[in-house]
Amino acid sequence: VTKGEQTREDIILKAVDVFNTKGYAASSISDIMAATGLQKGGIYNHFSSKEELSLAAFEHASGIVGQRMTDAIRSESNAVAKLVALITTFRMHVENPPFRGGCAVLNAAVESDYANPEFREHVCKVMDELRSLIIYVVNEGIKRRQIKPSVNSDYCATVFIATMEGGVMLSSLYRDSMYIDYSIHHLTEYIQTQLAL
Amino acid sequence: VTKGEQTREDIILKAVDVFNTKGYAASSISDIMAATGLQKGGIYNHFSSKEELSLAAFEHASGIVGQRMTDAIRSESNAVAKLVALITTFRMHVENPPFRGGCAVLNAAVESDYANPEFREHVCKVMDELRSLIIYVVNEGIKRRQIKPSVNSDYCATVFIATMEGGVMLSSLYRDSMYIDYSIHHLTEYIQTQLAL
Amino acid sequence: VTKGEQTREDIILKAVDVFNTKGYAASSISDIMAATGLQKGGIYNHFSSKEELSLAAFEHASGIVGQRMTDAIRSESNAVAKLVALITTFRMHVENPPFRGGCAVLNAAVESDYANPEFREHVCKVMDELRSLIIYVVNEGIKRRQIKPSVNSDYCATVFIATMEGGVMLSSLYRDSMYIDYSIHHLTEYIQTQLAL
Amino acid sequence: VTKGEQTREDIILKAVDVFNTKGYAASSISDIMAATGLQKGGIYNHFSSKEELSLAAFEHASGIVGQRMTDAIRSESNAVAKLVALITTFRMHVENPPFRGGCAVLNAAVESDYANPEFREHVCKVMDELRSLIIYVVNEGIKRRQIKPSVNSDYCATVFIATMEGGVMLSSLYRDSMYIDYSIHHLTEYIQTQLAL
DNA sequence: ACCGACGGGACCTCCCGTTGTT
DNA sequence: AACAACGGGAGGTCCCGTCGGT
Repeated sequence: VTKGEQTREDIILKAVDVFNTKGYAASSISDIMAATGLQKGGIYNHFSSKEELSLAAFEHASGIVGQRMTDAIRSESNAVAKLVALITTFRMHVENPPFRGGCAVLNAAVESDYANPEFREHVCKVMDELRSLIIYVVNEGIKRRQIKPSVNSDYCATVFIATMEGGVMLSSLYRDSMYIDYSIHHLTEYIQTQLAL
Repeated sequence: VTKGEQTREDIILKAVDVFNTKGYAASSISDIMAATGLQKGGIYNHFSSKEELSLAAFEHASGIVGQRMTDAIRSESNAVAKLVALITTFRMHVENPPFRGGCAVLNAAVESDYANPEFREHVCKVMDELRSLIIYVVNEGIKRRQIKPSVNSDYCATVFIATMEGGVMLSSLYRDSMYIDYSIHHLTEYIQTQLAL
Repeated sequence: VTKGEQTREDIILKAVDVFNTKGYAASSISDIMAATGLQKGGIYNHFSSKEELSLAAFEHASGIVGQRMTDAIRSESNAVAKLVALITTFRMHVENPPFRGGCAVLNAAVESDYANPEFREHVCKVMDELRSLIIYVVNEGIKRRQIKPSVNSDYCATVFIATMEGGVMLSSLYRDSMYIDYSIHHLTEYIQTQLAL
Repeated sequence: VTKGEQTREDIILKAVDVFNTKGYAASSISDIMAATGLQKGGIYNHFSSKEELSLAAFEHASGIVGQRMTDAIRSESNAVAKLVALITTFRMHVENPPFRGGCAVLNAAVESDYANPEFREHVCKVMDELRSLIIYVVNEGIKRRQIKPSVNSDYCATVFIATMEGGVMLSSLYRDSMYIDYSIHHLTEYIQTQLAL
């Protein structure tokens, strides 16, 4: 690992916090300078534009979200348990966040949806991956007779992500983990009463 | 209605579109000038700062959201029907939006939560009102023996808003009303199976 | 004449000096600010970019060059005298310049030829006009039997402009009007011995 | 020849193209990096500043111009033929250029005349050498009774260089060798009718 | 009530040159 | 001898808000 790669990683780590807290448009390179302790020349040596840094920061942040979901799935063997574990990871964005500012995917989705087509493409790709994770777990659960065969996995993924991201939004807004907990509770009940065999 | 008041209203209407599409921080007064056809002096005659205009635009937009929910509630007499009607109003942010850019409350919540304390206060107040609407309907439904007495109205309001706003987020991101429809379907089933007496 | 138009004209006048002295690429908006006494906002209110200001300055400067040539032609009635008067106007770029920095057309031509295609187009157009002036005078002179009918007006225009601009270049470089005087003398002799009937 | 000297030569060769095409002020070290394939450190190892590199590039380019003129003179024995050959070398800046961007001496003269006193000094020195070449040929021709004794060699040098550089300017601007050809034709006629014995 | 003109500053980008390292 | 990393700052553009005029 060269020094440059180390610095690049460090910039990304700090940038994730800044961008996810203030928003991409509202964050300035000066903010990144202050967060990293580097001067402009030192930052632009690693990223050719604010946009490129934004994307790198988003990829990093969304990678963490996806990684935690993947880890949660792997920690359980039963599909129902996997789904519960998966949902629970969303609590971390409030209780034990890997970075400040709430869920990076939610933030990026809301900021880019009608404003930044290119960024939106990246968010769509990440959201597709998150949805795919849930869809996969549900389908595997159906195969293994752990989840009802009538369940629509696409529908499930939508309901899960919508409810969780909505809960994160409320808890981020109110600074109160009650909202995400309610969302988790609701989905957990839904899983056990409607999905589980 | 004087000409000045008319102009003020017109500015707000155009500003709602601009702010809700691009975001508050990313929108400039130049954008508002272009949208209204007014010069800077014409705008600052009615609003002392971009922040004041932002707030006025948000109040206007969130007022529409609240109004439609209130109207939906009034259109029905049974609490269960009220809840279903209320939920359905969220589809308008995708199918028949009163302004561009998705749900103004969601957008403002996500943009302000960790970035703009003052704005966040306003969003909290609006969100409180939306939640109060649902809480009121649920509590009234319990009183009138239309909804199970064991139901926690606060919990309900959270689940409803989280799921709906999450669905709006997904549909805004993907530009596909399927996601909000799935959310509506899920909550409708939830209402009928878990809440209704 | 509004105040804005007055300011715009003033900016152009000052910008002509700056650009023609330092070159377009080497001149900064700060230079224009210092020359005009205006701040950036005051300048960008009249020109949307440095490029637009550059073009306006060039058009103004080249307009003066063309105007003086046109005036010289009008001051004489005989074609031979017109040509001599026309050539003599080039001395002003050294002796009595309307702006600092030498001949604006020469400077712009040399700076833009292989570097700035769009600017080059404008310079070509101006150079075409200067050449057309000479061509016209020669052709009229032939018609009126003041100039030999065998003379190629296109060739003449080229030789005139090449020699004069080359002389201006040398005098500008050496800060010595001797060079432009030699060029004028050479062309005057050429006119009287080769062109005049 | 060490590797370092080889690299230095290579940098100069590439720099001549860049500087002569874009201009000295408008060219950046990044441009030189791109042209040479070297990093910044590799360039600053051989030149202490952009200015030093600019001068080295100019000296190299103007050396080629002077060399070709010297070669042309040597290729002929008669002074009149020397002058014709000398003039013809200017066509190479359009037809068969040793580097891109037109005549380096003309470009440097126009860019530096009122903007860069130090650079201007160097251009003056080079221009003096070019003029001296012509003056020498004319004076020798007078001695050897090949050129009229009444001819002013200083005047001749001015007319030659002015006309040729003006022609190069026009051909560079219009991307058409016609203009330099006209200039050559004019001077050739001038030599044969006015100078030759 | 609205326009036009301007100040002053923030922002992104790029640039020159230095230093440590290989 | 060359690269990689960085500092510090200039440059062009845009932005917010003010003020005089109309």
